[in-house]
Amino acid sequence: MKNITLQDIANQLNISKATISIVLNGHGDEKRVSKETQKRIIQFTRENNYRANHLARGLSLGRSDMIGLVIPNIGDNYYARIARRIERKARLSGYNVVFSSTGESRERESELIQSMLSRGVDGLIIASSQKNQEDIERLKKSKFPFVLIERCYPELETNFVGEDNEGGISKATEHLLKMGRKRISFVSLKSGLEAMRMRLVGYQNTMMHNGLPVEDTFIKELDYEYTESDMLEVIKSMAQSPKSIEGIVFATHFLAASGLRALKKLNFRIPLDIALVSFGQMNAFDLIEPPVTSVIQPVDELGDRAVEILLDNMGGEKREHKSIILNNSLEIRKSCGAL
Amino acid sequence: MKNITLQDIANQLNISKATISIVLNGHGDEKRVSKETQKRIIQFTRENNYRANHLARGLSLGRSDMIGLVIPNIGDNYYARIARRIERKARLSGYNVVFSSTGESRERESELIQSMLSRGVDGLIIASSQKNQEDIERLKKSKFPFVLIERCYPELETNFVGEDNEGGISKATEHLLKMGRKRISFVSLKSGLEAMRMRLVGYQNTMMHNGLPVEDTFIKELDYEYTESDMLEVIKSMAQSPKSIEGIVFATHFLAASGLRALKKLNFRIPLDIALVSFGQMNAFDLIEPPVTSVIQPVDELGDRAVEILLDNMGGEKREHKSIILNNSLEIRKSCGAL
DNA sequence: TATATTTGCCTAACCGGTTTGGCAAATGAA
DNA sequence: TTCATTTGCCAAACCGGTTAGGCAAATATA
Repeated sequence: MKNITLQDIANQLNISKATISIVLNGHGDEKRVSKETQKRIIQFTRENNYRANHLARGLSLGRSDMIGLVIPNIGDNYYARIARRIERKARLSGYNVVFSSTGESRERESELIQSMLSRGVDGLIIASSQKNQEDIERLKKSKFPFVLIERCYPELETNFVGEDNEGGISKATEHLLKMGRKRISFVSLKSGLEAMRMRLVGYQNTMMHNGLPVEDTFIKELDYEYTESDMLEVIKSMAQSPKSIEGIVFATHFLAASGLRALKKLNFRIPLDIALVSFGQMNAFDLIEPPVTSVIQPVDELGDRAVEILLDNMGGEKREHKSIILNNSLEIRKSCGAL
Repeated sequence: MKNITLQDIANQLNISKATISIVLNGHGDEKRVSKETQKRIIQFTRENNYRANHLARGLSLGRSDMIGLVIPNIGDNYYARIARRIERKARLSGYNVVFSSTGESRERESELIQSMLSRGVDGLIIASSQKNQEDIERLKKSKFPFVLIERCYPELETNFVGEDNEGGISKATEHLLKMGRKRISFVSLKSGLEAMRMRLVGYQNTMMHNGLPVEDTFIKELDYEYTESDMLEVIKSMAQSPKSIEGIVFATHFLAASGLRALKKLNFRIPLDIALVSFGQMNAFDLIEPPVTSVIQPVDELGDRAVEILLDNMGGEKREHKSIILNNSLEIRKSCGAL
């Protein structure tokens, strides 16, 4: 591949490396390089398709123009969409994005963050496993620019862009109530994630504010690696209890999807027997019969804001932490009853 | 952040940079550094959590341990899943992945490839827009290691991992035929993509081999930025023609999804009035009523093989080009008729 | 004409690693 | 005791950029 280097140009043009570097970085005028010399340099680099070696540049400048993205799983549509936005916005400011999936593992997350740092990324955007307070704290102490997304450490004051988990679930639950359901259950994940906790809180508060009992048997938290049959059991147990449920709020789109599979397998009629809402959506939720009401997550804005805050932090010296909670909206469809 | 450097260690330990570098790279024995010195170095780096600066390392070594991934859109579930695999496999060999989305634009693709090269990536995996033969050819000439995925340039002999587009569509079409449908249409994208061409060929050949006429009016190619109403028109025109269709093969999962929307809006009964198959799947295709029969694309294997070939190329000197066509399978569901 | 200022560019150090060649001390052989 | 080897480590160049400081020639000022 052997790319052309500054030295090559210097030799060809009989101009020093320094001058060329100065001109190419646009400091030609301020450093008083004659117009003519500038022209010669520019032209030569154009003709020979010169592209600076980013490694050398980065080493010298102490920055890499790269942003690191650490997420649980790029294969998950939710993170993929965020990643797309982040990449897009970052590119517009001249940054490339390196990404890594942690698979929710603390060790890997820690390792990946270290690896990114030694790579010299200029900033990090992290959807943490939330089991890694240590590293995040270290980042914070070292004043390294980073933004947490989706997953935050409540005890740590950091930059953060998340969404209104409590409010979203509230909207969902309220809607079920409005449609006449009272015995509503909440199916979530046993994850230790703050987002999940807030969703649970949202459910509980909404029920209480509406004067409805929050029964323990109506709150189900599945294991992270739950199987379809686990879900089947959960649905069965709630639907066949003496006071059977009339509605379910699913805390994630994956849960909603497997919940639907279970409900269909058990021959429940939706929404007649059981109505349901999903927090988060899937591409084909509108095609399911009945179409699934879901909380629409503000992925695009989330990605955009994360990059904005990060760039801001990477640039200036101001060190207040920005925490942004984005609104989500409810896309109402028939899975909760007639419209 | 100010990371600790080799020089820092050298100062602390009163050992030269060179020796430390040698030890840390595991050449201590062969370069006859005493066990004791080695131990001192190792211990110090452990205690002080030393991490080599990848930029410096890369500059010196002429490699970056990074792989560039250039795809149309990381937000698309298909590419996201491939990316996940690629990242996973690359990580296991010590590589990180930088990605960029081209949005199918030739200019951006070209720009991104250049940017990756100047970043010093050691290899590239590209799902090309197929409008950029020039750059790919240049890569090839310069013997830079790269692998094309999904999208290939038929005129260029390069490393390539794709799937059996023709065979996949054949399986899909055959299945519709087996279910008793004869008047089958093919809905695809006007894209100029080789994959799309092969899918069309697969459809045409299957029809011909079964002694069925391939009518022009049954082949529809929508614009890349088609709207729901475009799709509505397409379906309407085919279903209301004097010889109305009995089945549709959709060339992509997105087409299938919007096709379904149109079919539902027009009150067609699936599969009674019209049966359908999708090339490629969506997460919730099994939840739709009726569940959608689809060609399952070998994304995991595709990602794995691409990385394998790339690593192979980056390592050795052998320069034969590997072209792999992966098999896909048909997931049969009710959208084609009773099982 | 002598001195001050400006113009235009270059030299050299630096970023933080890797690697080649070699030197001094320790050990072995004669 | 003398010379040859081996052992253990280091100095310095290099990768390809950036940048502070400086120098000579050209021009301006007195």
